[in-house]
Amino acid sequence: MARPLPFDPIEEAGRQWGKRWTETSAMQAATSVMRAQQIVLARVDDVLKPWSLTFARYEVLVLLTFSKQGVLPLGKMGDRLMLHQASVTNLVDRLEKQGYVRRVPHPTDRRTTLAELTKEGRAIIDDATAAVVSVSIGVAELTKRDQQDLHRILKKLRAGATDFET
Amino acid sequence: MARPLPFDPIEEAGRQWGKRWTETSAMQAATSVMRAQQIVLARVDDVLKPWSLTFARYEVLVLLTFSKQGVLPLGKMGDRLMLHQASVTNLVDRLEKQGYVRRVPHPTDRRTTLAELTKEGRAIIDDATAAVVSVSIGVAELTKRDQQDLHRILKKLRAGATDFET
DNA sequence: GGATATTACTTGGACTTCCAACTATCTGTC
DNA sequence: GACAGATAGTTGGAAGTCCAAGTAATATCC
Repeated sequence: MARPLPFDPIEEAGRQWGKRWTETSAMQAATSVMRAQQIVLARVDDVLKPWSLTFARYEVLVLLTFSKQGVLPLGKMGDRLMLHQASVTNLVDRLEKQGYVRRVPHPTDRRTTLAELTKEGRAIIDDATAAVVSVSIGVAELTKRDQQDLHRILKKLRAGATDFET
Repeated sequence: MARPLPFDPIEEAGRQWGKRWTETSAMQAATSVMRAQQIVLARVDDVLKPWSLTFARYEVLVLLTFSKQGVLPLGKMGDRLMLHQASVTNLVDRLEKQGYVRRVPHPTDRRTTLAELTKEGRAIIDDATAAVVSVSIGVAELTKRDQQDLHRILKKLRAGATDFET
């Protein structure tokens, strides 16, 4: 990361793009999404450092918190977080090494592995969440109205990506 | 990636989140951005496969195209693309191996390295861009109005992240 | 009941991104 | 002019993401 530019690079890219090609607003929308993700990620990762967590691993813990027992099959977590199985394996590996999560065999289906929140994992969630909330989950510049508009617009995008049935 | 869920996971996450914590709409906005980025990236990467390009490397080529001579210092590219220097080094390494770009010494400042578009690189840009445009840069579900709203809202976010001077 | 298909997870490899440390080169000041 | 500080790029390492291939176990179908 460097010093701020004297102009908005995405605005400038739109100007240049438009000279040769079409779909300029789509290009700017797409590029904005890419950059916004980078910003949100950096901000949330930053406030999670006290727990040596990242946004990705934090999301896993939060998801486990949502289930009554704090236990979920890895596959289901991948579905909910929209991550590849391999990514879930990776995240659970790290969380297990950190002691926030434990792998447990499924009682009846021996193919599936369950991730279970440990006492340590459960203990930090509220504090970590307080930190994440304190930076408005990385979108502090947006009004509630903006946040809702963003959610609404991106939902259209997600709906078209087999994320969920409409 | 798996089968679509019977419900929107971000909507469901909002429901659960709201039971314990605040800033639910911020959480949903942030999560939507994360997921949207994943979708856009996958779509664009996919159509760029015929040229063995990724969105990241494609952006480098496009940026070079924007400059008259097809030549830019690596540092400037990092500023424009909002990438770490190390990331630019990595991308240029790969593009150079692919023959789309060449490293050239700066005429007067021996610290800086220039990336120059090769004939091959210049030759493929329009076709690659046609492919990228054909999927509306990954945001096909959005109307032009949606795309503009998205750009407008995310610009607020970016402005707060030292991306550019306001 | 047994062969086939499906599902669940892990492993290894590719790619991108960042940070921190390092080298080389320029700039500015005394 | 020399030395301190800034700037440009590279390297090595950590993280996350994906895909493809592999193993194990369950389901399905005749």
